[in-house]
Parts: sequence; structure tokens; C-alpha cells
Amino acid sequence: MENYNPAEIEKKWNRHWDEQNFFHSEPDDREPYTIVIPPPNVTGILHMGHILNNTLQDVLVRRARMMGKNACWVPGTDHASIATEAKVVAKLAAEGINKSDLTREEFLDHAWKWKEEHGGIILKQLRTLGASCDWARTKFTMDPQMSESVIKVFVDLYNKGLVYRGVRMVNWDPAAQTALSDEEVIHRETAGKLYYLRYMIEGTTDYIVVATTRPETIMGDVAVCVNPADERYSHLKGKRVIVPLVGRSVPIIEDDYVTMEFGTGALKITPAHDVNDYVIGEKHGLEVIDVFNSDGTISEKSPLYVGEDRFVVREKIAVELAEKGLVEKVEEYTNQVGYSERTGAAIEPKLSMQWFVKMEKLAEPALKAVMEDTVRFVPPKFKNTYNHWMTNIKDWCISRQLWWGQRVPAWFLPEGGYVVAENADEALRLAREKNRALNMADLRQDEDVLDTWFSSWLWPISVFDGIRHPDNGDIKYYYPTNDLVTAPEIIFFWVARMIMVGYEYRHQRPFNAVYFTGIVRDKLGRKMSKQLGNSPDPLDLIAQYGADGVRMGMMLSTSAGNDIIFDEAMCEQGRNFGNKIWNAWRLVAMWRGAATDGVQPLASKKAIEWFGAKMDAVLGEIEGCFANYRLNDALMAAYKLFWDDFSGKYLEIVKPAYGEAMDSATLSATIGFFEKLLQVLHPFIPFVTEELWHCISDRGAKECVTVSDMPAPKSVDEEILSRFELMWEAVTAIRAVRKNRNIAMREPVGLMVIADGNFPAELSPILEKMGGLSQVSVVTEKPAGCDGFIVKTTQYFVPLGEAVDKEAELAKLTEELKYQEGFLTSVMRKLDNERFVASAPEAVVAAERTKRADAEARIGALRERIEALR
RNA sequence: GGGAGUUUAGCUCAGCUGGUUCAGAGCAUCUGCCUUACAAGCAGAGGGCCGGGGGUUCGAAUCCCUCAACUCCCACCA
Repeated sequence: MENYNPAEIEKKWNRHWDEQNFFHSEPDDREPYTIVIPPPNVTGILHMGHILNNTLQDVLVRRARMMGKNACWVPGTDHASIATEAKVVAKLAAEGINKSDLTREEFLDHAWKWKEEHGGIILKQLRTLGASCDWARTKFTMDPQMSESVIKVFVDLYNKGLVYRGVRMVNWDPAAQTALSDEEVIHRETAGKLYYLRYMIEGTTDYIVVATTRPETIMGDVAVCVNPADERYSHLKGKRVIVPLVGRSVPIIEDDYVTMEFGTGALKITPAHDVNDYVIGEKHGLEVIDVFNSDGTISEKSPLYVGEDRFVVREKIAVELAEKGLVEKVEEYTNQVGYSERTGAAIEPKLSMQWFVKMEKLAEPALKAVMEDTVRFVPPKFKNTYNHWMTNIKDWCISRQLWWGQRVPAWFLPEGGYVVAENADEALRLAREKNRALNMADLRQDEDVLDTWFSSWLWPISVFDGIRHPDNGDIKYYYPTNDLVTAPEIIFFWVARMIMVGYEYRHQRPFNAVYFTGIVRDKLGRKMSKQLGNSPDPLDLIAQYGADGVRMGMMLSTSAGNDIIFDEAMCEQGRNFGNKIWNAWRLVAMWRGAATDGVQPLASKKAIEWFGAKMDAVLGEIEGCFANYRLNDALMAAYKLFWDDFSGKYLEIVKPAYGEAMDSATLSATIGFFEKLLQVLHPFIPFVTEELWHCISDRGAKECVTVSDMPAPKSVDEEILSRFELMWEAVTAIRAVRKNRNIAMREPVGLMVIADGNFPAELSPILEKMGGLSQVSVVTEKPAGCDGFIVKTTQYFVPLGEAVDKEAELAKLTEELKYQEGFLTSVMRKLDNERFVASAPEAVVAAERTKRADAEARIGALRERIEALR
């Protein structure tokens, strides 16, 4: 009747842990265990992916802490340059303010205000989940010391020649109006059209047909290119063509880049708006005509459509060309188009001056580390992906034409050129080495900011201030960190780069292992997203099932690297489990209220012996699971230990008869078990376990399960476990008989057994109690009028007098006999096979022999029973 | 166009370098129970030609080939 209600309790313990400062870590003599959180966007809100990710981290951290390690989980947020700036721009726009009307300083004021108001909400939400972060160490990637580290690294890499500035074709996001790195571009198949356009040969009425998907770029055309081997066009060599509408005369050039089979085998060259065209243009010394503005509208360089959007122009120009009879045909065509990861805008290749990091050298040690498992990937399949990317790594465009972020520490000089320095004063000093007359006012700092990932890649180092102070106590103690838990989506953005910079600045891996989570999907297998509206609000879930329930729901459905199909039913299971534990304690508490010094029943004594062994076995199992990052299996093992073995079996066995009291020896053993179970479960479901830990005894504020010592597994007496199994099989069989016969538990039945080596006589008291037996008696002959069953080789009989249905019993036994004989045949087939005996390992053959013996014994027993019945 | 992964009970998944415990778990389902911790529960039960086909082997869910379906990553063919 009484259900566990998590809400209040969870709040209470969260507060308590916080007050006690349990999660704060300082270096000491203990072994450290460190995790740095993948910093969520500062203005982000909690979604299911965060729940998954942070639950996993919390389980690891809490367990490590209980294992006596000095656990430190560093939380923090990321300034998410482009995403945050976009949000601020949108917010200002809603207020009628244009970003372009603001100065950089004014805009940043708004941005910081926004950050102060909305920033860090996600960290509060993480607390609700029970995340045991060291909140005093909370970092933000734009904290002054974090930014300083970023700048320091930029300058250092520049001085090492690993950062350079240059004009390159980059991915341009016309919505955010900034350059992007290759990783920020998502290619998607997009339905479009392939236009076949006629370019008149200069001075003739002849024309050449060119296929293009982007007619709006013709204003930037500077040539038409054909393959030199293409005989169809050999007569046009050296001729010129007129660009349609534009009227410009451009040359026909030859390059074997052109595929003769595609389209018409003639390609229009627009160096400003296509990477390949750019390469060809460079090769042939062609002009670059950029006909787009940075927002994707047509620029003044174009004679037509100035100021209109590129996609509008595409439609218009197609119509106009068609009217002029310059369109040969139009085909439906699907191709890969790049889109901005953040704004979704179609990427425009654009030639521009940007800052880059040279990656090749940085990648070397980082690649090696992963391939040799110095940095362990869980699951290892991601090594492939990583390997491929790292061996084909390209330079990283790190400048962004935004304001929110670390500003590029380069200062331009009036007479051209620039200096790179950690600050303006230093820049001036360097500038004066070139021109002594310069003043601060002559220097103009680069307007661009750095890619967000250029600060996040330092995260494991910079949160411990290891860039500015490489020898400080924190970085030396906590670095390298232990586990990184993150999504495979950011393996290149973040994981790879952290490893690279880790080796560059610490000559050490940043973490020992990376646990890649899956993507959270809904029941239909769709990725959970805001757009689809198929993602439940984690806070609603927590309100409904408790943080413990949600954590457990997440944990139960995850395994490393596999996507998880999230089902709320799993949270319900988690909630039910909390309730189960809660009620189990209520039962034990009742017993404690009335315990006596009475004699300990033999059944209880045996149960304690057994459950102790069982617990040790499961503790070992769990340890193995953790070693392999199989956290869901670890939880399931603990779950079954509590539910099936402890509640379902142990508590039932030691439960005193109605109206009787429990003896104190059994009581204290039971409470001891309960405590251990709470400890084992605590990393997964910290709240309910903490609550009960304090119900068990009145401990001081400092004695929390959170900081208790995890029970260690001991060697297990397998014999005890297997004897118990045999006994419990008999219990199940008796219960089945009851069910079949409609005999209620309270109605006692007898049990007779032909005791052999497989009869666990020492467990008879438990058998009696759990089977609701009047008594267990040993017989040598099978009695008449019985239902019976066989466990392994032992024959058991339940006397039922007239109630026995002889025919049914016979049928059951005959069927069992048939099965056993078939089984024996299959075993014999093997043992009679010389090649099997010769080539199979000793142990396998021995196992088969045992099976034969067991089967024969069972068959013997079955035959006897059948005979007797007849 | 390359590469990787997945395909085992209704659902979500385990099954490591091949060996029978006639393939396991949780959830769901079915049957019977409000038995004095818990109906968010208890007791029982059913359910799988391990994607299809072929091969290697004494033996294959497990190795090889092939086909199919789904997923993901990478990639500058207009």
C-alpha cells in the first residue's frame, strides 16, 4: 500500500551531499580518478542525450569514489560560439535590434548578459539528475583563465609554425556569415536540377552545351573546360564562348579533370564558387569573380540580379535563359549539398582569408595512441573511423567571422603585415621591432574569433590550468584523466583534437579510455530531436519517475557505441525497483522492531551462508562488467541480486512465521546484507540508496553511502551455490505441483525423496519452508499415489492420495523420458565418433561423458517411475 | 563513390578466440493469487528453422563466401 516517493527525498540528499562537499576533490595521496564533462552549450537545456551521457559518467565517478579513489568530475559549459551568437542575434532581432547596428562591444554586452541569465541552467538540471560533479571546479570555456589558455596556445602554435594565415577556399555559411571547418558541414543528398545551357561560340552561330546545377553562378564564369581527349570538342580548341545573359567572352580551356561521360563533357568554370573550379582556375591562371555577397545574395560584381538571393536567382535565371532559348534541357538531379551544421544554410564555397592549424604533425602521436590502445576506445570499432580521418587529416580552419568567442590575437600593422601576441602590449612590442614609430593606436586587432573547438580541445588540460601553469599541482595530479564519456558524433570535432593537443602540450594522452555512447532514439528508431518533438523533457521524466528511475531507465537500455532505443517503460522499471528496495527495507525494519534473542533457525543460518556466497559471486561479476565498461550488465546483475535473490529468496527464507519474532543473529546478518546491497546499487541509483542507508542507522552527516567503501568481491564457495540451486529447483517444482493441483501455499504437503548425492539434505529446512511442506522424508522406494519430479538425478515425490492423475503423470513422464533418450542419443553420437573424441579438447569430452552419466541416471529413474505407475 | 556496423523470443539486447547446459536476460504477454514489505507485487507458464542461401568442420548463432534489409561515417564529379 505504501509506495516510495522520490521527489522530496532526492531533493534532500542532493542538498546534503552538496553541503557536505562530498564531491569536491583536492589532490592527496590517493589514486586520482578524473572525468571531465563534455561541456554542454552554455545556453543549452538538458536533453535525453545529456541524461544518458551524464548518468554514465556519474556511475563511473561514484563507483570510483567508493572504491577509495580520489574522484574528481569537472563540470562546465562551452561558449558554443556560433550557436550562442545565433541565439543572441535572434533574441535581439525579436527586440527589433539588428546585429549590424551594434558595435562589437555592444553586442558582446548583450551576449554576456544573455549568458548570465540563461547560462548554466543545464548544470542545475544536471544536479537534479544526481550528477556528483565537483561544482567548485565548474569552468566555462570563456572564463578569463580559460580564454588566456586558448590565446597562449594559438600564439605558441603560431610561433611553432603550426598556425598560419592564408587565402583558401573555405566553407562559408551565408546565414551566420562566417567560415566553418570541414567538420561543421553536413552533406545531404538534395534533389535539384541539372540545367543544360548553351554557350555560343564567339563569332559563330554554333554553341557548346554545358551542364550545371547552379545556373546562378554563371555571372562568375571565366571559362568553359573540356577534356583534352574529348574529340567532340577538339574543333573548339582555342575558341572562346559567350557566357549567356552576361555576354562576357571567356576561353575554352582543356583539363583532364573533366569527366567526358558526365553531362555533356563540358564544364563551366566558376573559380569563386566551386572548389574544383578554383583549382582549375589557378592552374590555368583564370580570374576569380566572386558574384556573391557574404549573405548569399548577388554582389555588385555581377551585372545582373544584384542584391537578390542566390536561390531566387537560380529560378529566375533558369526562366530567363529558357526564354532566350539558351536552355537545351533540364533534368531532375540529386546531388550532395553541404549544409551548415548550426544554421542549416546551404554552404557556399568561398575564397577568403582565414587562420588554419596545420594538422599533419599533430596527428601523428594521436593516431598512434589510439591504434595501440594507449587511449582505449570503447567499443573498439571506432578505431577504424578515427584511423581513416586521422590519416587523411586536413588543415583546420579556426577563424570565424563572429564576435562571441576568443578573438584572434593578431594585430595588423598600418603598412601591412601583422604580429601575433598574447596581448596588445606584447603585440606593440613586437610591432616596434619592425617599426619603432608605431603606437598602440596604429595596431588593429583581427576581427575574427576562434572556432569553439579551438578552446574545447584544451578542456582536459585547461580546466586544471595546465596551459598557463604546466607544473601546477592539479594538472600533475589529475592529468591524464581516466575516462571520457561522449557521443561518437564529436569524435573528430573534439575527441581526436583533445588527443592531439594533449600530446602536444602534456606529452601525454588526455584520458585512458573513451566510452562512446550511442544516439538516443525514440521507439520508432528516430533520433530524438527538438524538430521532431519526439524527445521527452528529462525534467518531466524525473518528476514522474524520480532521478533514480530515469537513471536506471537510461542505464538499462544502453550499451557502449550502440544507439539506444529509449522507452519510458524502462524508467518505470527503474521506479519500480526503487519501490522494491524501499519496501524490502520496510519489511526488515519491522523485524528489527521486534527482534529477540531467540534461537536462530537452521533455515536462516543456511540462507545467510548461501546469500553471502551469492553476493560475493555477483560482486565479482559486477567488477568484471565495469572493467569492460558494460555498465548495463553490471546494473542488471545488481538488480537481479536484489530482486530475485535477496527479496525473492533470502528474505522469504528468513522471514519469521506470522506472529513470531526474528532472532537477532539473523537480523544483524540481514541488515549487513542490506547495507552491502545499497552500496553496490548506489552508483546507479544514488538517492534511494542514500535514504535507506540512513534509515538503517542513525549515522552522522558525514557517514553517507556516497562516501562509504564499496564491498570487495571475495572468492566464492561454488559448492554452496550449486547445492542451493538444486534445492531451489525442488522448490520451484513443488510450487508447480501446487499450481497444477490447485493446492494453496497454506495447505501443507509432504515430500519424499530418494536421497542421492544430488539431494541437498542440509538445505531441507529451506526446502520445507519455501515449499510449504509438512516435512521432507527420505525414502528408498518410490511411494504410491504421488506426483513426482526429478532434480538432476534425485527423485522427489509429493504424496497426493486419490488426487493423483495417473494418466497425466504417465504422459508427463513418458515425454520426459523421450526427451532424455533423445538427448542421450545425441551425446552418444558424439562419444562414439572417433574424430570427436580425438580432436575435441579433453574438457569437452569429459563434459560429454558426465552428460551421458547424468542422462543415464535420469533415464533409469524415469523408467522406474513409469514402471511403478503402471 | 569508399568504409564501418547491425540483422538472435512481441520489444530492447547478451551470447568472448567455434564444443549441447536441445540458444540466455530484462521488459512485455498468458494463467492463478489483494499470502500480514511491495498488485510499482507474488507464484507459475508460453514464446526463437539465431535475416536468406552456400561452404569449412567430428561439431557453427559463433569462422569463410554470397545475397538481402537497415543504420552510421567519410568523400570536391559539374
